[in-house]
Amino acid sequence: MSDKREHILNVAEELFAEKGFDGTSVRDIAQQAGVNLAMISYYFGSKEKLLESLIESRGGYVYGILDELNKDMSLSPWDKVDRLVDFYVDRILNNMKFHTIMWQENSARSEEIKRRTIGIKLRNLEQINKIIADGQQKKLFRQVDIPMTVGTIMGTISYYTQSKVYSCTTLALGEDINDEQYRQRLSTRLKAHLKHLLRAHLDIRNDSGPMRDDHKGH
Amino acid sequence: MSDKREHILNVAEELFAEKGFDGTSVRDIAQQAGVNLAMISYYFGSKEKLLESLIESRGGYVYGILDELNKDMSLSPWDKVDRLVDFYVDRILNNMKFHTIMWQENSARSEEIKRRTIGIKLRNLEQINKIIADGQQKKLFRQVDIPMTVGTIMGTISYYTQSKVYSCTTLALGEDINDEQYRQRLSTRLKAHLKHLLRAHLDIRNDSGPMRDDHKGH
DNA sequence: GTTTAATTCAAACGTTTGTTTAATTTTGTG
DNA sequence: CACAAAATTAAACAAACGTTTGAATTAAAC
Repeated sequence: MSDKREHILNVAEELFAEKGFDGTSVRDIAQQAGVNLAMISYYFGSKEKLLESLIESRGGYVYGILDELNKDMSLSPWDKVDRLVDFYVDRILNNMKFHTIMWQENSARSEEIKRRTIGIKLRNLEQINKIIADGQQKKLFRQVDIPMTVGTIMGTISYYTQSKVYSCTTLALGEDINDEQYRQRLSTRLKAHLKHLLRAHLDIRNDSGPMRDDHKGH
Repeated sequence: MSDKREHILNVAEELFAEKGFDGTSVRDIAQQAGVNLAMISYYFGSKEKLLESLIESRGGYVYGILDELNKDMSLSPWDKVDRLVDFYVDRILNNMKFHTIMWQENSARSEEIKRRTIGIKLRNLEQINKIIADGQQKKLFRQVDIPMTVGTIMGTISYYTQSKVYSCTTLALGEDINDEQYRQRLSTRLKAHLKHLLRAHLDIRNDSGPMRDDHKGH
């Protein structure tokens, strides 16, 4: 793949994440990338196909990692959950821009793009499903709602990658922190929270039936 | 407030949620609302101010509810957490369109709009913060990371309101379910999951220090 | 060195965008 | 009814949009 083509993809990723697909013009991309306007049609065919190329080139990576993690027989389900959290927090925080696109471009006009993003998400979900189901089968994890648990992991991370201003304010990270410090502190905080949360949520020893009557009343 | 003005707001809410702010043209809104194109500028001044009006008119409601819940001295912290979950799931699922806008228009060009949406979120966060801090002070809740816990609640709900197709597939709700059934089943599932999750996460009796060494190794 | 293909470019294409205009109709008031 | 204010309209505005064109330039192949 050509250097220039890849460069355009990187610039487009940045701009789409920052201003949205519709909010980014082909002229914006061309100017920011330092290439002629017509080159985008020349390389990708159209603006929409550019986005498809972007999703295709970035989306395949995660599945491979999860698949590898799953196949590693030397790790306990608890280890895998911890590594899963580490991986996803790092992955999303280091690819915040692409993740923002995947997240918000459900509302893209193209059905083809919707289809692809959902397809990628479903494939990845399947891998996480295996990890938790394995822990349940080994009587380490409770019979939790697996897809909902995955939603909690992804949702929590996503929630804190939507707006730097909001995150910095609520997490008291300081207003004018630089991007690297921001990512570092957010990463630490997210990993610790999610690991605690999942331990409490999954641990079979915390199981005391679907309802706890001693919580009712006061 | 005029009927027609309110009608335009409702139509705009629908279209913005469905196709995004940039993806929706003023002509789209005018046609769908059955009003003349110029009426939008006449009533709201501009497309951007229309969005500001929309956020303003919808955003104030939640704070009032949370404030009321907080002031109710007859409820225990556990009761309040349960009611919080019920309220937020219902609120977001019944206003999915507006919520989608609030969620994705962080990337709106206008700084004014960003400022307002973050302001609304911060005000609401403060109320939830009070509920959990109260439970901690009464020695019912562990010393969890409160903003992160709020992020988990909001993030989990948001994760499952981004795409109906994805939700229906992963949650096995059936592909061609109608919107009312979809909302109903998603609501039940989300509430049950979040309540279980928060019980395990918050309950002080599950506390065994920040790390559990017995989970390490295999 | 010549020929062929791939790349780059400025310019222009036809649409669509948000907004404004100025004329017209409707509404409310004395 | 008369008059002023408010509401509504079709038409037009300039600007921005994604895409295409055809000539100019560079690179590759023989």
